[in-house]
Amino acid sequence: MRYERTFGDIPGYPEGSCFGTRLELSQAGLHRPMVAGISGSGRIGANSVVLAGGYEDTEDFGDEILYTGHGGRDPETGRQVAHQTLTRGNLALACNKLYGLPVRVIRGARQRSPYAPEAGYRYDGLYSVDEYWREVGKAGFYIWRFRLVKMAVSGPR
DNA sequence: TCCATGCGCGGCC
DNA sequence: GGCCGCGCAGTGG
Repeated sequence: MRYERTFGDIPGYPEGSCFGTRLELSQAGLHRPMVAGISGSGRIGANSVVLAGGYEDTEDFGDEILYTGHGGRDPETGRQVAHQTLTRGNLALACNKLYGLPVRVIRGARQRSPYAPEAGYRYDGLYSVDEYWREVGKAGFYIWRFRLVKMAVSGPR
């Protein structure tokens, strides 16, 4: 697995590719972490993100996504019980905006949106991180919010 | 070292 | 049958 090869499309898995579980996504190289929704680091940026309904503040408009950063959740209930900080995956997504890096978007069936697959997970192509900011989420705690915008498909390189 | 948008099972309505 | 809470498994950033 070459690190520098982890941004952008993955050969053999075009947009629209479907998967049953996070394990399959990981093995395909589209999104390696088995649990985390954001893959990447604050140093190099985020390779991929998963929309799977884990955060109530995430909004899905198809070609535009308001993605919620991670952190501040109660491990038991999944509810926001604390403020999020601009660290780890959140910092990685901020890095994508800074350097103009694309991020792979995968939608899971648990995401409540008309754009989510009926079952399993689906790779929905590359998005750019247009902007990000901090705001108060539904639970009353600060969350980091990222505006992801679908990138035009430029065809084979 | 810790954290992370799983997964399956059993109980309840 | 669907929803929800709980507990456990296990990999990668």
